[in-house]
Amino acid sequence: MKKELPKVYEPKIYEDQIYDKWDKSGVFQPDNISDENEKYLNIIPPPNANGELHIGHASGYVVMDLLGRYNRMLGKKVLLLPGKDHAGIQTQVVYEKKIKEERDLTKYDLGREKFYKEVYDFCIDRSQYMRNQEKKLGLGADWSREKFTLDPKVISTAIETFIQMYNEIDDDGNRMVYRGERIINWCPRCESALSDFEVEHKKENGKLYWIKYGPFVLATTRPETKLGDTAVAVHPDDERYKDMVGKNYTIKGVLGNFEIKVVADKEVDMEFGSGAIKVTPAHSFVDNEIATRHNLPSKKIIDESGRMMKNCGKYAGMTTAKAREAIVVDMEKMGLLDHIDDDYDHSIAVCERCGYTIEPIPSEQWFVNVDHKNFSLKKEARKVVESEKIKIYPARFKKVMLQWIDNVHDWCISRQIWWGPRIPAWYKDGLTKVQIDSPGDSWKQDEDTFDTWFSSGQWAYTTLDYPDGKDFKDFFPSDNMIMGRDILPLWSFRMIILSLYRTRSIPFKNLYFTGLVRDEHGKKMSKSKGNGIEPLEMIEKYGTDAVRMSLLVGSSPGNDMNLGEAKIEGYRNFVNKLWNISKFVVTNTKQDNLVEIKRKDCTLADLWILQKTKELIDETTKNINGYRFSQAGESLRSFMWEDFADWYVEVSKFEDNKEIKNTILTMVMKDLLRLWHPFIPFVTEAIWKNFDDSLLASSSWPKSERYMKIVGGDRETNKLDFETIKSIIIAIRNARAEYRVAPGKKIDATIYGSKNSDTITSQANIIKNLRTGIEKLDVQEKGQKITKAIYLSVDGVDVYIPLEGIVDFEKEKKRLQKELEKSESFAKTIATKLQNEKFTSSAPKEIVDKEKEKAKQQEEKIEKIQKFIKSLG
RNA sequence: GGGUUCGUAGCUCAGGUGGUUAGAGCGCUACGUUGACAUCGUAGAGGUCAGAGGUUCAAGUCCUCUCGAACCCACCA
Repeated sequence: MKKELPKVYEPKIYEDQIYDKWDKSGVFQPDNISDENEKYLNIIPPPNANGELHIGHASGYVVMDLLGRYNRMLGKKVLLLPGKDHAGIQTQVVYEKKIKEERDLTKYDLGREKFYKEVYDFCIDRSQYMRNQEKKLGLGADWSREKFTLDPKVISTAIETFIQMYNEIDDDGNRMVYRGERIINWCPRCESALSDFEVEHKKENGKLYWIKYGPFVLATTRPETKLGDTAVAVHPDDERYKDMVGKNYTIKGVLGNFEIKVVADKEVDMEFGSGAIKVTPAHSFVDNEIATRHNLPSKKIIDESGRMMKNCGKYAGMTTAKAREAIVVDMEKMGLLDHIDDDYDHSIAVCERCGYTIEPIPSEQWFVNVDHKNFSLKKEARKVVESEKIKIYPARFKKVMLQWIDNVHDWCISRQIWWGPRIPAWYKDGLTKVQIDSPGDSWKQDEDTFDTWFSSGQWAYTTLDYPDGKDFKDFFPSDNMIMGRDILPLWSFRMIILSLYRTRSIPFKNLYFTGLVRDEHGKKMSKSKGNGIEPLEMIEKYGTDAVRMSLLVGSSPGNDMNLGEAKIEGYRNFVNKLWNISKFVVTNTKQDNLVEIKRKDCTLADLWILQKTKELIDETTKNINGYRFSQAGESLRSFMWEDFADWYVEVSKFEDNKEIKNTILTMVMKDLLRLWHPFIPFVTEAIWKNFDDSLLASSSWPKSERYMKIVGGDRETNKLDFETIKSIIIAIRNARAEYRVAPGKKIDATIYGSKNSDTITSQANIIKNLRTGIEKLDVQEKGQKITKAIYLSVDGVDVYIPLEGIVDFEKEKKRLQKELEKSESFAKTIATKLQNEKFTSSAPKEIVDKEKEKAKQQEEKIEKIQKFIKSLG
């Protein structure tokens, strides 16, 4: 029965329907595979459940899905575990903005409980939307196991870790998590503490104020912090201030006089300003360190809303920015201002989530000691990374990871936001208890919630029902963890330390980083610039497979990728090409008449394509195992388009061994579909249906042994003979084009094939039919000189095309002369190499032999061309 | 100040452990509606692999330096 396929592949018709089939078949659920099979786990980084997927998410997903499908085809029990992240601060910011815009409300209008519930519902709604996006991308995840960071079991496991750490006490009585007052990054807009990782530094052009400060003149960008000064610091080697160190001075200020001490500290840069700096211990990290070293008092003047506190007199209640203006005006009046530099570049810290300027303030927070005596998180993490118990791809990120590990400070894990799990600490009459449930009446729970990374950092095992769940026992640790390189410090590092502590095991064996996706000119994609590529929009326009290819091919691991719509369009064409190749195969083969293929029944082209397929399978397997997806895709593409479509399919139209052709076309096509499937699952599945009733997604990875058995071991012969025929055909086409032989015009040709003449004779039909336009082909071993013709020397074979009347032999002479020169110069470089004794003695024999072979070929070619030129007169 | 990446054809990029005359896609030129495909086919032009040294029989690939671009961390008082 002949099947009909439309000539253009329309993804929209097939994709949803195919995904549905996969989903219903249970192919993504590991429970359908026997426990005896090797396990494979990839936990999918949970996207923040407050928006939608962008192209960056997609670039990670396609890698995870590729590896998942590949391992599934290898017969493994594969689990791709999906989930969503509640994303503490970010979601709270998003939702606050939303209620402000839509209802003109603040979170206080709703109250903590109602706010929490609304955000929860919002996240559940977004999760549903995002899950559909994930399916659109073809992600073969087990949705029955999907997790949310706020699922009760996930939370309780994460909280238990906190309690365990609290109870981890060393000999000196230090706990692994502790509460203490420290100067921390404070976002006045979010009204919460932030970790170092949640702070970004932004360049700003501002003013540098030079103020008169008792006996000093010193430069500052923040004159308002003068109200909290307790010292002036200078460098110990600074001759200018040597005599003043250790002394106290009374300084005139806008709120009256105050006392400061002069201290010497090597942190001070003598080159900056006047070499003397004012020290505000409560509102600067560096000043705080100086204060600690010199035992200086600290005076807090800025509160949690970013305003000046009551102790700031008439400035109380002003924001820091307002206070700065006011103080500068007053200082000017009082003659305390020396001068102002108007054009001063410096950088300011801003909240990563809302962009508001960070105020460093002292605050009571919960911290994780990352270098605890009982179990040093950083040292243990270093060990597993250093020893490559966790392998990192690409390798250079190992160094980056080690740097992060070495520089990490105690981790502030409490946040003063509402959205997230509460910290399980209870207070009463100055007592503290850390436990899940309330210790009893009148105990008050800590108002703070956990840093979102404290829960997502435990994702590697909380998702598997640690510690008793079957999934944990079966699958943990993950085989692959794949994420964008931008969240290395935020997430991968946290997962490593928390997993090491809680499970005493690495969370994953391989850690693979993708680069960031930029626009086609390397600019960061952003909504405001309008240069973003929306995955759904592209899928709608070009199909999922095209989007997947554009993310997988033409980029390298860990490096950023530039992506424009044109690239996606190109892969749309590519997908269509595959469709049409299969259309040819489907309509020209019979699935019910497959025969056993024996070497003796095969033509040159048959052996050639079988050999090539064998190599393709080996190469693709090797490349995927080495995470070289771009290379795998590239070799698949060139096989499919060039070897299979341009040559083998064309040849198959003109060779008579129909049963063999029928079988080889089917066999190679099916294996090609299998090899392609992890890259472009939809179109391959759609085509597969025409060959097989089962699902391609549940079929197996091709084996090259099958091809080895047919073609035998002599790979070079299998390929070379047909390659020679190819070269002859290309040379003839080339000559036709060069001499503008009209497309329809038939020509004759004579070939002197020497030792290849039998082979060429057997392929005469192919040479004639593959767009060479040859009418009469005369093949001989050798013969008398032919002069009035175009002469082509191909792989030691002489091809003559008599074109008297069409060809200008003066021009032909010039063409050959040029070719001769090329050959001669090439021959010369080889000769120099071979004359070099060091080369012949040091290089491997096969390399030298290859060079010798090349030299021989060139010499022959040169001789033949010379002779022919001579014959032209 | 510490670190990373990149610089290969007009554009966007590939080129594991050094080894054919350096590749692809798009674009370009000239032909072409051949019975899977014009989302196509045939042929072609286009590169001193940023520059300079070095290691080696052999360097786009390894080392050093220079120039240019991007990014991360720290500092920015």
